Amino acid sequence: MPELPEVETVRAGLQETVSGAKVTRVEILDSRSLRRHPANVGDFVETLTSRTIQAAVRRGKFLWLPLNQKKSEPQLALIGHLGMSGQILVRTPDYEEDPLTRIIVHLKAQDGLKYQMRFVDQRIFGSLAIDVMEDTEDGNPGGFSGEEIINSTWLNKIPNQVAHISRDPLDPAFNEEAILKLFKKKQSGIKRVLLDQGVLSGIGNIYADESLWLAKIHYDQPANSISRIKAKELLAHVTQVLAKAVVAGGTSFDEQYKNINGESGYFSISLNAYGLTGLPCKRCGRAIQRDNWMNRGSHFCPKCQKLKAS
DNA sequence: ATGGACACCTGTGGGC
DNA sequence: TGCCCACAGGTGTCCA
Repeated sequence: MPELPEVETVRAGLQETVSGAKVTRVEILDSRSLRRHPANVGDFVETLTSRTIQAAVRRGKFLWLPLNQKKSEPQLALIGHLGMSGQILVRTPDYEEDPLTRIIVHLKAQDGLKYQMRFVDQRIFGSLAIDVMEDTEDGNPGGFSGEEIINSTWLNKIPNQVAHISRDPLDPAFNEEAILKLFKKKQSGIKRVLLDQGVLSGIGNIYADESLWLAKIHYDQPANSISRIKAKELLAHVTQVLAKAVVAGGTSFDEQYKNINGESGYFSISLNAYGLTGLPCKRCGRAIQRDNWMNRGSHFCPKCQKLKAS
């Protein structure tokens, strides 16, 4: 999937184009893309139709569009997760069909112009859903939404199905101390911990491998065996890699990953480990190794990233 | 708690 | 050309 930077690119685009727009019609072309919706397809269509989108908010790899609230109803949001291959495209109605479109949300913007927000997804691991928002546990904003709307009151709420996702490193309320303490309690390998969205969110396989390469840590190094200094260094690399990729518009290094206009971003962040199996490590020259790990791949330099006895 | 397997899906590219 | 296998950036659940 898109990891945090790709999702943030989509969020920023949606904030710009669809906030304030009203839903005029909803087309479900493949109901499997509503997997995460708690009720049935009819409920999704009925609830969403005629609503106005308030903004675009994100936490980790989840994004959501708070909807206007009707009296005597809880605050609702349209939640999107892109899974491994999802895209959200905003098109004019006459724009050519996008292959693999699963859901079309027809919109009328405040200026009267019509748009279609198209949810495109090859593998259908992603989905749209509508869910209730609840107050955040700590009263801090529920997600990162860019400076422009960070003070809005509804940011003190988070959708139910995102509540178990921890804050990401780009969240203004991200608590580094709390993460360092959690590391000390975990004997799992550090990469497993980095990918645990309940510990900190937004990191996927690419940025985990890249951050660990930068910090020279083996993916299976028990989290609690890493010194505080070294762990802080790792988190700094994580934050920096994510932030750089956000600026670059996501690491869209193939056709799959696109912004809301369907453009693949320039791949201006060069990778050092991910997908570079067999190529020389840019630090020491040793061939990058790919291990089968957790039903996927882990890329690392066997010389720079040795497993240390603990 | 923790690690592993697997389910959910489609598409692409390499080897034979 | 076709066929089979490996592989793809995620998440959730069930089981030892």
